[in-house]
Amino acid sequence: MPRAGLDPAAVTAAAAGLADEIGLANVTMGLVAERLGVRTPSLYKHVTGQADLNRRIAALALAEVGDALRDALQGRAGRDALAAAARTLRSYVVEHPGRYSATLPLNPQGPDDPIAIGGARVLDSLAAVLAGYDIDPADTVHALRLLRSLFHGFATIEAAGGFEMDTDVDKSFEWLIDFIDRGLKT
Amino acid sequence: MPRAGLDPAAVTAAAAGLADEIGLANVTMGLVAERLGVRTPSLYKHVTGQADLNRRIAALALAEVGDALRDALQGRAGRDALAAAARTLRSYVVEHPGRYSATLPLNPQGPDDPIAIGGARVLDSLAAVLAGYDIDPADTVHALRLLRSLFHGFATIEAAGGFEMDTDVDKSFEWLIDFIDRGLKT
DNA sequence: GCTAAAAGCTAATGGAGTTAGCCAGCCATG
DNA sequence: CATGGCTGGCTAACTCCATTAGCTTTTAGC
Repeated sequence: MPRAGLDPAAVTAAAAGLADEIGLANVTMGLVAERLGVRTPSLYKHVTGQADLNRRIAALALAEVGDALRDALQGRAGRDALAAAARTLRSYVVEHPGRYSATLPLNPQGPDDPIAIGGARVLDSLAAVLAGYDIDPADTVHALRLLRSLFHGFATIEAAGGFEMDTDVDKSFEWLIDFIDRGLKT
Repeated sequence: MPRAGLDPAAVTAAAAGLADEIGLANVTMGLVAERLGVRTPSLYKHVTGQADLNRRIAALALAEVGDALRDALQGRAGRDALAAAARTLRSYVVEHPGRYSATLPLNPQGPDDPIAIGGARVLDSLAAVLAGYDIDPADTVHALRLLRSLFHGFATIEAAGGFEMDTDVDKSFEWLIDFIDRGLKT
């Protein structure tokens, strides 16, 4: 019998994929193991347990979001950057709802925790968006929290299927970007 | 032996209280039963299972939020109403993070589902807030989604301890209300 | 090839949700 | 006041899942 050749990253990736498909809450160690062609206890050679696995999924999601944001913001500023960041975040959450939901608990265990690092990278990108506007430095943190709250809330509700279908969600989203853009300009 | 005299509402209330104290994810049927002075299987005479219990908690939370909003908005309009609604929602979530988090899955099973009714009442209150502004009717739904996304996102992140403490969260919150108020006025 | 660490496995434990079936308290009726 | 049924609570039992212990075998480096 050859070995499966797993490592923490492979286990995390499998779990994250599963989470996107069936929801994070339905991800069991058994299903992850099955997907990897391995027996359940073998996972514990790479991950200390389910809590650890969830944290790794969160770190993965934050890193991916951070990368996507960095790419999307290349060479953009002002309204363009705002729109790009918003759309990037939204589509990431819609495509990867399971792994994104792993980021909600949000308890980094120190400055070197991958979760803290990933979160900081995301915030840096949002801060870069704000740099394109003329904002009183004292208000930057507030504006940052505005963007974070709004994007997170919108994406979470949409991923949960929370918007009734009567009116186009895409339209609302674009309207929203415009609303923020106008507000930040004054 | 006298009977405990339980009913679905009592079980739901106990579970909701527990959720606020230890987090929804940590609420087990055993703990709920213990709090009610009853053995675990007895709960199933009042609730069909954990899924049902979670839905009841969600319905309870939405009803409570709806009531709180209705009270808070009495006699207020415009910026006053906006601020009142925002503060009411925020403090509800901070005080009852467990039961509020039960509302996230958001899958009403029909128009007569208590979850749907409670959600509609909350949205009605937010719509009442918007009525105090001069908004193009075609944009009302967008503005509604703005408020919902922003308040939900802010409250969720705050309840999860997601804002770093350097800058005062209360200040950010008031700034946010102001930002929305100004934007809705134009 | 040889050895030791690492990776996988089987077996076993314990906790949580749930179901089945028993029994007693409560309520309405006679 | 007796009684018969319903209902709510209990014990026992089952399943599924996370986790641990301890064994075995691959594999990397000498």
